[in-house]
Amino acid sequence: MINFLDKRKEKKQRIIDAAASVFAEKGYSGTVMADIAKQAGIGKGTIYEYFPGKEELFFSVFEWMNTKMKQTARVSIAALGETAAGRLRVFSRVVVDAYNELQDMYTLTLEFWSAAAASPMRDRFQKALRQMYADYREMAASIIEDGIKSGEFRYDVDSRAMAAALVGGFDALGIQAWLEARFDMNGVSREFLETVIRGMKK
Amino acid sequence: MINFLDKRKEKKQRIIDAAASVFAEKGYSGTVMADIAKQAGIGKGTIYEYFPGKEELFFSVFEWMNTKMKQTARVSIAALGETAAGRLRVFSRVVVDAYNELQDMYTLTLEFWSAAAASPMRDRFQKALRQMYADYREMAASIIEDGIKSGEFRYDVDSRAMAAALVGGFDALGIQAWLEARFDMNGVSREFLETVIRGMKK
Amino acid sequence: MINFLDKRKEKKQRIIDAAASVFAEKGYSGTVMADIAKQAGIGKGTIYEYFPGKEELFFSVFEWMNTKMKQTARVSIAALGETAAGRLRVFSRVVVDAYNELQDMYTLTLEFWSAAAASPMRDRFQKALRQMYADYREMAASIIEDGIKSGEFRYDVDSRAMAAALVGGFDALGIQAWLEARFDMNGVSREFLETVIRGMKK
Amino acid sequence: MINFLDKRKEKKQRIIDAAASVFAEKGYSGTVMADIAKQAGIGKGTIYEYFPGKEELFFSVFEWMNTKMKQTARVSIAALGETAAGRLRVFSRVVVDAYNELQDMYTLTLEFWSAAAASPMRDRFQKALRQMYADYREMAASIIEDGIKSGEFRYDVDSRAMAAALVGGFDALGIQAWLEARFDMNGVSREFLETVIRGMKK
DNA sequence: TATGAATGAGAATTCATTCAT
DNA sequence: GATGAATGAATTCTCATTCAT
Repeated sequence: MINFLDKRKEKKQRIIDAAASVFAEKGYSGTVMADIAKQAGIGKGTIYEYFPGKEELFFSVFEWMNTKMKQTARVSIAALGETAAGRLRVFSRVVVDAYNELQDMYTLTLEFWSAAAASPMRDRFQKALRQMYADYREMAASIIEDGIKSGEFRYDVDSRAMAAALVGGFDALGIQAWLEARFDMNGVSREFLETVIRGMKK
Repeated sequence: MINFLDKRKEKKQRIIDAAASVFAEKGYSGTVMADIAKQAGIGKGTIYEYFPGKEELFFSVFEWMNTKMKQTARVSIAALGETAAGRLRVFSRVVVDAYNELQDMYTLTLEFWSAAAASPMRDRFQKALRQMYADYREMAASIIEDGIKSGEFRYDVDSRAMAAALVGGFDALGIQAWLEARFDMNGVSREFLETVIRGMKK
Repeated sequence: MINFLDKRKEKKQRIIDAAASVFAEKGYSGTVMADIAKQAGIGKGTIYEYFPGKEELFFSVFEWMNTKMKQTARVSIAALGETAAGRLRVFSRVVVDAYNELQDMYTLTLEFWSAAAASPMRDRFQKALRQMYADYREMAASIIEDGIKSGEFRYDVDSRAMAAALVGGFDALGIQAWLEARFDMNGVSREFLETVIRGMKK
Repeated sequence: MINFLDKRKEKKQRIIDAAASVFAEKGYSGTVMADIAKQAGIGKGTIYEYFPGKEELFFSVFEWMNTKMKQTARVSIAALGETAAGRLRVFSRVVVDAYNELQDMYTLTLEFWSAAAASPMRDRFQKALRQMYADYREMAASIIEDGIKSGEFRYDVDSRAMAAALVGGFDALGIQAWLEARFDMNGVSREFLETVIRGMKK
C-alpha cells in the first residue's frame, strides 16, 4: 500500500520534472501535452491519470519549484549565532546560489508571473505568488528587526520596506543575470547588499 | 502624401492601443485577433493591412510602451544642477510615477518577459529587454559616477553594480505593488533609495 | 442587407441538410463534424460560424424536421366541411404520407428519442417532444370532439385518450414500417383507423 | 463444474444488471465502461473477461431485457378459457404492468431503437427488434383470430393489421407515459382497447 | 481469475490568416 | 483600402481496450 503510493508519487514527480523542462523551454502556451508525455517517456493519456489537465499540471510544477526553493532558503537562513549583517549575507548567498542552480529553469519563473498576470489561472497564481513574496519578505524582515533590536542597525530603519527592497532586489538581479550571460550576479549582489547594510548601520 | 502617411500612422497607433489593452487583459495567448479588431473598431482583416501578424503586432506594442517610458525617464532625469542624490531621487520618482500611471498595463510587462523567456519571439524580446535594462542602468550609473567624481559618494562605490541593483530594485517593487493593492510603493521606494544613498555616501 | 441575411440562412440550411443526412446514417455519436462539413461541401471550421457546436446543430436539425412535419400536418388537417371520420382519414393519410416521404430520415426520429432519453441535451429534447406530441394529440382530439358534438361519435368517447392512442398508433406503425420493408403501412393504418372509428361511432 | 459455471453466470448477470442501469441513465455513448465496473463492484478489466466489449455487453443487456419481458407476456397470455376480448384485456394489462414496472429502464428501450437506427450494431438490433415485434404481433394476432373463429369478432377483421396496431399502440402509449409523468397510461390503454374491441365486435 | 495502470486513436473545437468582394 | 466569411492545422482531452502483475 505504501509502496503503491510511493510508486504513484514517484511517477507523478517524473511527470512534473518532464513538464518543468518542457514548460521552461517552450512556455505554457507553446507546450503541447504530447511533448511532456514524450519527455517523460509515457503515453499521452497517462498524464491525465495523474493530473486533471494542463493547467493543474502547470500549477503543480509551480508548487514543486516553490516548495523546493523555500526549503533551501529556510534551512540556510536558520543559521544562528551570527550578526544580522552576517545572516543577511547568508540569505543573499542562498538566494544567489538558488538562482545559479536553477538558471535554466528561470524561464519558468517568468511563465508563472505571466500566468498570474493574465490567464484563467490568474487568481491561483496571484495568491500563491503573493504568499511566496510575503514569506521571503518575512524572513528578511525578521533578520533586520533583530539587527535593530541588537543595536546593530539604526533604530529608524523600516524593516518591512527594506525587506521588500532586498527581496525584490535579488529577484531583479536574477532576471538580469538570466538575460545577460556575463552579468556578475555574485559580485553585484554582494556590492548591493554591503551598500544596503552600510546604509542601515548606525 | 504626408497626410496619407499620417492617416496610416494614426490608424496603426489605434490598433496598437487596442492591442495593448487586450493583451494586458488576456495575455498574449489568450488574446484573439478578433477582439483586438473589435476593440479598435475595425474589421478583423484590417489588422493585417497594418501588421504582418499577431507576433509583430505584439512586438509593436512592446516597442511603443518601451519608447513611451524611456522618453518620460530621459526627459525628467536630465534635471541638472542637482546633487547626485537629488537626481537619484528624481529618477526614483519618475519610475514610481510611471508605474502608478501604467498600473493596469503592468500585466503587459509580465507578458513581455514571458515572451522573452519562451516563445518564437524570444530572441527579439531578449535583445530588446537587454537593451532596455542596459539603458536604464546607464542612466543610473552615470548619475552615481557623477556623485563619485564630485566627492558626494565614496570612491569605492561600484557604480555599475549599484545601478543594476537600483534599477532592478525599482522594477521589483513595481511587481510587488502590482501584486498587492496595499503595497506602499512610494514609501518603500523612498526608504529603499535613502538607505542606498546613505550607504554610498562618504 | 436582406440579401446578406438570406445568404446566411441559405447556408445554414445547407448545413442542416447535410447534418440531417449524416446524423440519419450514423447516429448522433457516430457522426463526426468533419463528415458533415464534407457532406455540405465546406470546411470543418465553417460549421462553427453558423452553429455553436454539435449539440446545437443536432437540435437545429430536430427543429427543422419538426417544423416541416407540423406544417404539412396543419395545412392538410384544416380540411373542413367533412365529417369527423372523414377528417380523421385525412389526418391519417397526411401522417402516413409524411412517413413515406421521410422514410430514410426516420432513423433521425429515433436519434431524437434517444437524445431525449439520455444525453446532455435530454431536457431540451424531452420538452420539445412533449410539446410535439401534445400538439398532434390536440389536433386529433379536436376532431374527435367535433365528432362527439355533432353526434357522429358516442357521447362517452374519451377524446383525449383516443387522440393519444391514435397519434401513438400511427407513430408505432411508422416504426414497424421502417423496420420491415414489406410492412403495408397504408393498409394497416387504414384498417386500424376504420376499426377505431367503428368503435367510436354510435 | 456446474458450480463453476453457475458462479460465472451469476457474475455475468451482475454485470448485465449494472450495465442496464448505467446505460439507462447515461445512454450508450454516454456510458463509460469504468462506470459499469464500479456499479457492478468489480474491476474495469474484469468486464472483458465476461464480454468481448462494450457493444456485446449492450446487446446482452438488450437480450436479457427482451427475454424477461417476453416471458412475462407469454406466461400471462396463456390464460385460457376466456373470451378473445378477455384475453386481449389480459394482454393489455400485462404490457401496461411491464411498463409501469420498468419505467426507469424505459430509456433503455429508446437506446435500443437508436442502436438499431444507426450504429455498428444496427443489423443485429434491427433483426432482434423485428423478431420481437413479430412475436408480440403473433401473440395478439392469434387471440384476434380465435375471436374471429369463435364468432366474437367480425369475420372481416384483418387480424394481422389489428395486431400490429394494438402492439404498436401500447408501445406508443408507453412512450407518452414515460415522457409525461401525469399521463394516465392505465386509463388511456383501457379506453383504447375497449374502443378497438368494440370496433372489432359484430 | 481479477485488476487497474497505461495507452493512443479519435473527436470537438479554436483561431490566425487568407482572399474574394 | 477594408472587410469578414471560410478554412484547416493544431490542441486538449476521453475512453475502450490491453496486458503485466
